[in-house]
Amino acid sequence: MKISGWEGIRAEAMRRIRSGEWQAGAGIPGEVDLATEFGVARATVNRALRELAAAGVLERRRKAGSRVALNPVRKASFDIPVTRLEVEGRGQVYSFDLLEEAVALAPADVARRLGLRGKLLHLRTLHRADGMPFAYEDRWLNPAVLPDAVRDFRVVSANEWLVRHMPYTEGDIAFSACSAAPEEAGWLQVAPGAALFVAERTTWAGAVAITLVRLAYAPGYRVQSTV
Amino acid sequence: MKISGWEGIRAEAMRRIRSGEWQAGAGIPGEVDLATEFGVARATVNRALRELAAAGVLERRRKAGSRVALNPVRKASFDIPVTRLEVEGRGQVYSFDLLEEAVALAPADVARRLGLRGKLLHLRTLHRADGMPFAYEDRWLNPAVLPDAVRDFRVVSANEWLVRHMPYTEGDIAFSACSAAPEEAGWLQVAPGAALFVAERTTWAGAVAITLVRLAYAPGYRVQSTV
DNA sequence: GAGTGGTCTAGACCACTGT
DNA sequence: CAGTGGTCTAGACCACTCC
Repeated sequence: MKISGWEGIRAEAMRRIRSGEWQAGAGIPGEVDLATEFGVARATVNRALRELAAAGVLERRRKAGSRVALNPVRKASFDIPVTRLEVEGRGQVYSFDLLEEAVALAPADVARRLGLRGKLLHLRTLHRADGMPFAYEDRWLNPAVLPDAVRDFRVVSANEWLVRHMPYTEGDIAFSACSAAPEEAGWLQVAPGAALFVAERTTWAGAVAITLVRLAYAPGYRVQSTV
Repeated sequence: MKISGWEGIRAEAMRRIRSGEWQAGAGIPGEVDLATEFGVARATVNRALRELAAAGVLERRRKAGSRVALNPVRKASFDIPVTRLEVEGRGQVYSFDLLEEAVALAPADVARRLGLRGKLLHLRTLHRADGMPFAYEDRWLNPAVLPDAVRDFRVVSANEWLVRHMPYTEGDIAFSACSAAPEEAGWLQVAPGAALFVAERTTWAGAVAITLVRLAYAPGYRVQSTV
């Protein structure tokens, strides 16, 4: 096995960590030493070690040097696609029903989490895969961010409209499990109380809240990733 | 707002994308042009654009140039800590009970997913936070990877032992929701059929399977991340 | 204060891929 | 074949932080 390029150096570093040559919690040689050892420029070593630090394998501090992380925190990265693509990615046909489109006072917790007062646009949508219920979506939208003309989400789902017209916003996402409320259960065609996988997202464009959405998935849904 | 350093260039690129100056699906100027425009070296532009590509915002191909991604796939990154640290991170006291430690024939699906035949070590553990049930763990371990001496997981949980002694393995993880089976329900002190958040992991060291673990969390558990 | 990582530069060659 | 991104180099300065 030849060591060349920053990926080679990253691989060699991983080998040394796994083999115990570099002990967890202990320091490793500095970038200059490693560059000399591998016969490369320091920038190349830097690139390799920086990637390992981003992955949580190394902890790096100026002056203190690099250490093998003592409490390895594995980072799992998930792709969060648009629901339509998620369905189509399984080779199924996507469709959706707009169940409700209303302007209403948001519940207190929704208003608080979005930092908004007054009336919001409330959308409830059923996403389908091959005609079968796939996910039940409950969404609150800040009407201030919508052009008045585009308040008809019967043709393009809100999900998709937002991705197209307000791309690359910030936000957070949380996964949890929840017992199906009677209404959800009806739309998803499961027994009330069934275990549902739930994803909740809030979305921001800078300081202005855009949307809060709760997606309850039909049974069998999994979010998967390699670590 | 001054544009300097690769982070400044990344921010400026994001601004142009959000403002529509760089249209989704359309190409953006090449690295050389941008370097000239911003008055920096090409490597600096490269660093900025490379990070955006890693985040799924740009698609880059040699010769074809860089494009704003047409179907923005948001990537969410989650930290997967050891259960003990997860509990302690909430300011609670961690403890665990080893419910079962046995050598047994693995069910067919477990054996298949690990690619192993014969008897495996089977551990069932209840993780507690402040004495209350936190998560119920069902784990199958490849005995071949364990030193004979260390098959007592009553003192150190298997979870933790593996992280300490077999660090930085590969694997995959999946999240889903599941109705509590009677036994799980008993240990977690919930009603049978309650909705549980479930994480399943398989772990490998190269081609050799190490462990398959299923963690069912007590109600209220959430996995959270910023996007 | 001094040592380490973080970043930048100017230049170069290479790898891939569209034409 | 030619244009673009991917990577590497040798050197430099800076920022942070431990001593």
